Amino acid sequence: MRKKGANGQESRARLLIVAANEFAKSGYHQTKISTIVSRAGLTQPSFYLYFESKEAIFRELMEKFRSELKSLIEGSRLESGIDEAHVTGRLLGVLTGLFTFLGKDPDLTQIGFFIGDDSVIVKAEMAAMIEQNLKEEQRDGYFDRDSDMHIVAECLVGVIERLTSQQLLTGKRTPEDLARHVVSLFMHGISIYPAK
Amino acid sequence: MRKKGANGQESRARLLIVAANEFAKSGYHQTKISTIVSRAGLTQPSFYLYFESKEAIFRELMEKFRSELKSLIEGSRLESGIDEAHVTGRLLGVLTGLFTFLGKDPDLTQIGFFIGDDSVIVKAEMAAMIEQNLKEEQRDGYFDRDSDMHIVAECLVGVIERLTSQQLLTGKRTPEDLARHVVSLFMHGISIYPAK
Amino acid sequence: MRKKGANGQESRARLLIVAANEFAKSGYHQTKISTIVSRAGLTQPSFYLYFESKEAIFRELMEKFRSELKSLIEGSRLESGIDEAHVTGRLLGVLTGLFTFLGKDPDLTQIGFFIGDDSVIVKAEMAAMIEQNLKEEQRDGYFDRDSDMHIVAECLVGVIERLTSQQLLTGKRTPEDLARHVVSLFMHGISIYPAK
Amino acid sequence: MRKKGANGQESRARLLIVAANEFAKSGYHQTKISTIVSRAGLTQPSFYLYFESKEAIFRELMEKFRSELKSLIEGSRLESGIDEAHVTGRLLGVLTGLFTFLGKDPDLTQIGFFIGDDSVIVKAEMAAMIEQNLKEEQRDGYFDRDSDMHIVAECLVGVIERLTSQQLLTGKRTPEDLARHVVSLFMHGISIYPAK
DNA sequence: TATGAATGAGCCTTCATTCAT
DNA sequence: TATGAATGAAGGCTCATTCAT
Repeated sequence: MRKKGANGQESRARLLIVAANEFAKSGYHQTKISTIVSRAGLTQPSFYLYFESKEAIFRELMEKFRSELKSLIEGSRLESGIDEAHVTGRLLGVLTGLFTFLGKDPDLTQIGFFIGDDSVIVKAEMAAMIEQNLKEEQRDGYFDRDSDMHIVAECLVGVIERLTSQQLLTGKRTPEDLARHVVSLFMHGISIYPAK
Repeated sequence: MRKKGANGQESRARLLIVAANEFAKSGYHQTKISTIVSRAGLTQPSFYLYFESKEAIFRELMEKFRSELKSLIEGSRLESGIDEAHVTGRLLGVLTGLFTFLGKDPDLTQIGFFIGDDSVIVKAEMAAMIEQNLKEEQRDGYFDRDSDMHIVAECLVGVIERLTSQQLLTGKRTPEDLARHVVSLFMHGISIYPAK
Repeated sequence: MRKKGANGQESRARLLIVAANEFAKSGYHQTKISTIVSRAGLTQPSFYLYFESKEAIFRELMEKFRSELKSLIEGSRLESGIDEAHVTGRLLGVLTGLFTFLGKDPDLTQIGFFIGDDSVIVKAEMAAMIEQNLKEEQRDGYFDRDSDMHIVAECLVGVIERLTSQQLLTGKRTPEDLARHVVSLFMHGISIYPAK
Repeated sequence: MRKKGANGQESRARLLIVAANEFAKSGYHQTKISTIVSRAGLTQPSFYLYFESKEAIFRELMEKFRSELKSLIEGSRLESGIDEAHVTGRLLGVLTGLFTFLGKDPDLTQIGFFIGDDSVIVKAEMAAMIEQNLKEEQRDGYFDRDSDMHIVAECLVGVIERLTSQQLLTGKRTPEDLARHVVSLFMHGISIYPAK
């Protein structure tokens, strides 16, 4: 009979899962290797069988998040829209996809989007990409010429951040729900009066 | 005999300033008492003359932020508006005041709004208050009945968070500027087409 | 089914060679079993198939050196000389043989003569034997009666040590060359004036 | 009443002494900080009050040895001799001084001359210096033109090494005694017959 | 008011060695 | 004959905190 987990890749996977959970819960420095291995049913030296260091396993998790996010984004590179409905629909699709991704693995999201040092880079890149897209569509006449798209993009990232941590990761709302509200807010605002 | 320039309250104040800066820069756990006292020109035992522990000085800074924020909010409790311009103006005023406050002492803002464990409570309270106000005005007919003010409030907090850290604390935008953009975005969105 | 090229004695031999090289290069404590087995193309448990412990393999190498050295010495036990040329020639022969032996397997020499704890015993024995021989020949009238053969023997060992590590093992000089210089130095010194 | 050793410099000095003794006895890697501090009547963290790391305290001891040795050598730079007695006397003086220095602080000698990685450099420098001096005097006609002074210098270093560790540090012989024997051996050898 | 000196508790990492297959 | 997986035991270093002056 095999000792439980006497399979290398299984142990490694278990360590990754537990580590992600601990990092997500307590942050990088507060997370102790001893806790990780103990929860994974191993002893400390075993950890170093699979990872070079505490930093290395954290980096691996961070990289996983970044590469998955990159895949998602590259997969959603669509052609420019041609009418308002299209533009709205596209934004809705992108946001739904993003929220779905962010909600899929809460621990990894917590790490990649909030805890890791690189999370600020991740979000900066996201903001830059959004800004660029918004500007194109603004140039094409779909958006208000007076809006400062740099700020709008930053706002959108802030909204995504907050809704992710408060609504999505807590299970209060679904990705679709959140996407719909965000699109509605960013397209028309909440005023009942016309702009200007 | 007095040690060189050593007035107790002065030392205490210096410690608070340096500590705020270190906490803001490196976070709670990465900040070392030894660094704080050294930058404040004191030795470690002196620290404990003024503060019970590392946690205590951090809590004091956190409390300072919370109480100042509370003052600000209570001071801006105005009567309900009576027309659209009034509502918009009120929101603009509140946001300008808030950004001004958040930009006044960057280290303290960093701590109270981002680093401290309580920052999530602070922001939750802020969200709750905003939600309540928005709902009142929605009931009074100033805002779109279809908007989910819980989500809108959360979005607003997310936007404030992000703009504070990326635009305000970095000195890229003024409080007034930010407030204007946020109001514009939240009132009318960026679409050129009317809602629905 | 045999593993690729895996004859037991072959593996054992490979381990000995690699171990000798690592011990010689890095010393006992700095040498890691993991390095040895890895360089020998094996895994850690295999090591324990052939050797009881790290200490055991080291001891085996040390013993090999000691026994080979013993053979050499016993083989050179010749009858006492009868004239000066003979005495000189005998010393030359012994030293040449010794340097040849010490230069034959540099890793083993490094271990047995410098690294192992027993190397001090080896050298002490060598010194004692030399002292005894010198004293005999001194009694027979070939050497200066005033020389303290205990010290002379120690000096000779020191010279052998240093020349071995600095000239022989580095390939700068041949055994014959070294032996010749040592004999010359120990027989007549470097002064141009006669003794006394 | 002062706690025993509640004086920083005293504690530091005690650590240095104990450390030197442990390093001399067990070598660098086998020496444990825990042993050092315990023998010095302190706890582990106190060690780091005075030294940056284990390596740092070792380096400090090594440097002490090197700088003292350097002082000794520079102090003994005398003008060239003018006759044989002078040359012999000079060599005798230098060796006596050297052995006296090497016997003064056995632990430090052990470290600087045998244990530290730099000890091989120390001895190489010593050999180079000796070689240079011998060559000068050889050129001036005091020494046999046929002797290879490079080898002679190496031999002298080997002799010093061995006599230091086996006779001097064990207390069996005095510096003067050793110096005399070495001079005698190197000047005239042990043969009763004239050279050639 | 201030500090020189010291420490308890803890964390990351390493290495020789073994178990089960 | 060989190995994938695992561990007991240790060691260096850090940090908030305190004692005695």
